[in-house]
Amino acid sequence: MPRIVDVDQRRAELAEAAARVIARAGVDGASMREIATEAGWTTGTLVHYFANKRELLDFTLRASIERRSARRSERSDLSPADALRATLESALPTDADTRVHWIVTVALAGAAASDDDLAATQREAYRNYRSYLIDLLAAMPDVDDASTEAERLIGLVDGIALQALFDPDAWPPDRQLRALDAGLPTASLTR
Amino acid sequence: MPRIVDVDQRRAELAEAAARVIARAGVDGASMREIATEAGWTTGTLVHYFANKRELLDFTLRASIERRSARRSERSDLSPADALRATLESALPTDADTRVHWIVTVALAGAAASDDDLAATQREAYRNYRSYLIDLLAAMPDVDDASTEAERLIGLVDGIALQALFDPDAWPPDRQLRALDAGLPTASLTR
Amino acid sequence: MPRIVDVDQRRAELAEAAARVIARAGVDGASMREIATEAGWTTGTLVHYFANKRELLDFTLRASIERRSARRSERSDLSPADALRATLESALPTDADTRVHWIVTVALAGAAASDDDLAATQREAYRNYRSYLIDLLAAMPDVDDASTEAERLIGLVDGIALQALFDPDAWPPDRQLRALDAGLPTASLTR
Amino acid sequence: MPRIVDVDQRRAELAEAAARVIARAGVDGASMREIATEAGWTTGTLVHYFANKRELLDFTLRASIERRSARRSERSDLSPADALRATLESALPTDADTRVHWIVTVALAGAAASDDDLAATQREAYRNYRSYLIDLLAAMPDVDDASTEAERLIGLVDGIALQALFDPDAWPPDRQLRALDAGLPTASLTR
DNA sequence: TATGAATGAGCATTCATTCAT
DNA sequence: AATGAATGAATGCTCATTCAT
Repeated sequence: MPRIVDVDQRRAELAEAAARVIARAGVDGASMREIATEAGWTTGTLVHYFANKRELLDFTLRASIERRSARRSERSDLSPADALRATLESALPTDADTRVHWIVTVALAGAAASDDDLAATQREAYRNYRSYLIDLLAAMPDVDDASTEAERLIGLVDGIALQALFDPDAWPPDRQLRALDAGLPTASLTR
Repeated sequence: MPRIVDVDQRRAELAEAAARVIARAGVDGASMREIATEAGWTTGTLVHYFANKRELLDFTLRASIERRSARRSERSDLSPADALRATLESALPTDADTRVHWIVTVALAGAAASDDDLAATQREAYRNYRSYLIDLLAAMPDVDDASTEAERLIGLVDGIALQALFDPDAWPPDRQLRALDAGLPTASLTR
Repeated sequence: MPRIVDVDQRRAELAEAAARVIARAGVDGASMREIATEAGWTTGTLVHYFANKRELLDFTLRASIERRSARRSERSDLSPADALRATLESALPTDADTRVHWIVTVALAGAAASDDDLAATQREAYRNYRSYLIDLLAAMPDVDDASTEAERLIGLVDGIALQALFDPDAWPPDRQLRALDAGLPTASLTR
Repeated sequence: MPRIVDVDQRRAELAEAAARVIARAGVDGASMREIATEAGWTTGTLVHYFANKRELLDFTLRASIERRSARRSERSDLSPADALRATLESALPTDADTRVHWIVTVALAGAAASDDDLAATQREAYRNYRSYLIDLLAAMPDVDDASTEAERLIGLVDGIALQALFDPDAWPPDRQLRALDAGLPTASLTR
C-alpha cells in the first residue's frame, strides 16, 4: 500500500523551495540538487513531481505569479479604488516575500528568452493582471480610459519595482509607496 | 611585431556577438563556444580579450547600456522637452536593435541576482539614467518635482517595454508610442 | 532503496586505478577521464566518491602509503631485528606492486610542491615511518642512538629506491637487497 | 643586421627562470607563459631557444644537476676526504639555492615517469654522481668497497634531503649536517 | 629576434537525467 | 514513493603551439 501524498501540495512545496533558491543564488545556481536539498529531499524525488527541470521552473513561475492573484481575490470586499491601491501596493517588493517573487519573475524572464513555455506563462500572467486592473478601473468614475490607465499603472509599478530590486538601499518600502502614491488616480489615494 | 589589433574595437565586436547570442538563446544558451562561433572566432580568442565569462557578460551589459547613452548625447541640440521625448522613445523596444538591448538587460538582470558586478553595473546605469532625466525635467517649466517625475517616467517606459518584450504581437511599435504619449508631460508631446 | 555500494571499497578501487595510471603515465597523464576508464567507470562516477581531483590524489597517496603500514603490522610476531629487516626490505621497489607505490610517492612528491594537503600527507607519513623504526631500534641491544640510526636507515632505503627507480636495469632486486644488507645493523642480518 | 645574442647564456637564463617557477608553483604551475614572464620575456620568445616544453624542462633538469657538478670541479685542490665531505654537504638542501635544485629534481622525477628523455637525464646524472664518489672513495685508504660505500652515501644524502624537503621545520641545516656526519667515513669527518 | 594574436585540443568539473533497487 | 548510483554531454577555462608581422 503506497504512502498517500498530496501531489499538488508537494509540487507547491517544491516550487517554493525552487523560488527560495533562485532568489538566493540565481537561475544559474538553481540546480536540481540544490533545489532538492533546499526542500529536504533528494534529486531523484523531484522526478516524481516534475518530468524535467523546465517543467519545474515553469511551475515555479506560475506559482509565484498565482500568489499575487490569490492576494487579489481575498480583497473582494473592498471598493474598486481601495482594491486597486491594495493590489498595486502588494505587487511592490517591500518585504522578503514579495522580493522573492520579483527576483523569480525577473530571473525567469531572462530564461524565457530561450524557453517558449516560460514566455507564454509570463505573457498570460501580464494579460490577466492587465484585465484585472481594467475591471477595477472601469468601475471608478474618475477614470476616462481604463485600458490606457491600466498600462500606465503597470508601468509605474514595474518601474518602481525594478529600481527597488537593483538598488534596495536607495529604495526602502516607504519610498516605493510614496512613488506609487504620486502616480495613483486620485480616488485611490488614502486621503 | 605581431598582427596589429584594435583591442577596444575587438572587445566591442565580441560583446555585440554576445548580445546577439543572448537575445537569441538566453543567458543559458550563451556559452563561450557559441559566442565565439557567432563572432567568427574560437573560444581561446575570447580569453585574449576577456579574462573570463563574467567579465565578458559585464562588458556586454555595459556596452548595451552605453549604446543608449550615446544616443542621448547626440541629442544635445534639442530642447529639453524634445530631448526627453526622444530619449524615452529610443529606450522602447521598437526595433530589432533596441529589442536586443532590452533582452540583454532583462536576461542579465536575472544573472545579476548571483553576480555582484552585474548588479552594480545595473544599479549604476539606472542612477545615470535617472539623473539625466532629472536634468532635462528640471529645465522644463511645467514640471513641479523633477525627481518624482523622473521615477514616474522610468516606470512608464519600463512597464511598456516589459509588456512589449513578452507580448510583442500585442505591442507593435505604434502602440508602445501611444502608451508613452499618454504619460508624457504636456510640453514633450509632439502636438 | 538504490543499488547498494560499499563506498570505502569503491574509493579504494578507484585509488588503485589512479595509482596504476600514475605509474604508467605520470601525474600529468593521470586525467580524470583516464583514471575513470582504467577503473571501468565514467568521469561522472569519480565525483560521487571524491569531491575533486586533489582529493582523489591525496587519497591515492595515503592509500599507497597505508599499504606499507598494513604490511608492517602483520609482522608483530617477529623479533625487532627481523621486523626491521622485513620492513626495510618490503619498502624497496623490488616487485611491480612496490614499484607502483614508489612511483606514486615520487610523482606526488612533485605535485606536493604546489599542494599543501599532499605535502602534509607526505610529511605525516615520513614521521610515522620514522617513529616505527625508532621503536624497533630502541628494542635492539646493539643500537646506541635509535633516532640517528632510524634516519640513517630511511636514507639508505630511499637512496637505493631512487636509484633503482630511475635505473631499474642496473638495479635488479638482488642488488637492492645486497645494498640494504651492507647498511643494516648486525643484529638484523640474516646470517 | 640581427641583434647578437648569446644563445647558450639565454638558454641558461630561461632554465633558471623555469627552475624558480617549478620550485614556487610545481611542475603543474610551470606553464610556458609563467616561465616566460618570470624570465622577463613573452611566450613566443621561448620558442626561439627551445623547440617545445619538454626540451625546456629537460634542459632545466640538466642545468640544475650540472650546477652541482660545477661545484664539484671547483674543489680539485682538496684532499679526497675533504672533497667528499664538501660534495655531500653541498648536495643537501641547506639554503634557498640547493632547495630550488632539489625541488626541481623531485618535481621532474615525477614527470620522468611519462617522459623518457627526463628519465634518461636523471639516470645519467645519478651514474655520474656515483662514479665521482667512487673515484674519491677509491683514493681513501680506510674505505674497503668504494662502490658499495658510494651507494650508501648517496642513500644517506638522499634520505636526509627528502626528509628535509617535506619537513623543513623539523630539519634545519645543522640537523641535516649532523645526520650527514653520523654516516661519513671517519677520514672525512672535520675533526 | 621578438611579439602577441590566434588556435583548438584537453582539462576538471557540473549537472539534468535515467534507473535499479 | 523515494533513493542515490551512474551516465555522459556540456561548460568555462588553460595552455602548448603556430605564425603573421
